[in-house]
Amino acid sequence: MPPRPHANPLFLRDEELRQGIEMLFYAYRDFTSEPDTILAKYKFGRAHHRVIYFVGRYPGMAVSDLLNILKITKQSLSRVLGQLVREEFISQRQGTRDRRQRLLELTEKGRELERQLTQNQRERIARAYREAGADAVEGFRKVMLGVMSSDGDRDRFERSGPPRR
Amino acid sequence: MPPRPHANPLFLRDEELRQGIEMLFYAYRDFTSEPDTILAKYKFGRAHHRVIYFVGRYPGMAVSDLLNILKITKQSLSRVLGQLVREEFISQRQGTRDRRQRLLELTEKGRELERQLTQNQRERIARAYREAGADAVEGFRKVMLGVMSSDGDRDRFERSGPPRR
DNA sequence: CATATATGTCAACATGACTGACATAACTTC
DNA sequence: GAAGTTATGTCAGTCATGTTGACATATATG
Repeated sequence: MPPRPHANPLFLRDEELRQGIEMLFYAYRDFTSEPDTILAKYKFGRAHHRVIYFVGRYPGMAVSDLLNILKITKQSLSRVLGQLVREEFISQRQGTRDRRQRLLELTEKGRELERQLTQNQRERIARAYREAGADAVEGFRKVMLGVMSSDGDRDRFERSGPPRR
Repeated sequence: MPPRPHANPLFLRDEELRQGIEMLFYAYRDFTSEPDTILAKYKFGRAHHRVIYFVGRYPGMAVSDLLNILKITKQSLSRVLGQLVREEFISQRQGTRDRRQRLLELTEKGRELERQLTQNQRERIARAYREAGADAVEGFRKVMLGVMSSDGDRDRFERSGPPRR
């Protein structure tokens, strides 16, 4: 069912932008689908995945760091994080610099689940990168950075990486 | 809070793939945030947006077409679609080829809301495309197509577009 | 005629967001 | 050292959006 033709001279631009919108939808839908299935076996949802992922990514991060990344309320986070701590996927220790902080880490059990969930998404990205090629990956990165709202998030992706020729 | 260093020789590849995962998360989070705020004024959610968007994109589509795109159950769709029809954002008419079908279209009210919601996302994409440049956009498209699971979805994005030089 | 398809409906449930209010401990500032 | 701010947690209620399962109707197709 292709989109209907259109006489408007702005059509090409509008069509291109709509395709961008839709690509984000389809890609994200498929990107989350298989991890969701794995999570269901543990009676967890996508929110648990995000917490596990970022705690694995930044071991020793504080609760407030996680809130800044996820941009949800602490009450929302509290439910999933509480479950993950009680079921021993995540451990907490008091901060030394600031003893109010609870620093988060994956337990061995948590690392195991993280690997299982993330492997799936890593493979999907790896396949897409491989098929698209290195230049395409660079373009993908540029566009994705542009879609984000904040410089703070963009800064997470600074390229220390290969020198540009 | 940069990721901790790592001695594993696969680090660069793993780091690159993880950045891909995270870019999808941050971009999607920000991509949906402003439309969500607009929708809240109508007491609608993201699911309503998706329905309005795709009905606007493919006027006269059947319910089953929408289910194939959204990949949710008909019961889930029924709730939001029912609201949108009752509140006259979407109209239904019987199919002629197959009279069991209910063909969906936006009403004027629906088109108005669709414009409001989509304009926001179009502008975000337009800005990202403009800043990244044409080659980057082509790379972005390639990678996004690769992330999708099905050829059926990839086919929605066939380039009839500008002849390659 | 028999079967499959397109659609809808009712009910129950889980997840993950939200707001608002309140509490405690620890850090920072005057 | 008192006052204010920050980091975190908790209780309670609400809403949106997904799920499964069962059943119903009209229409199309073999």
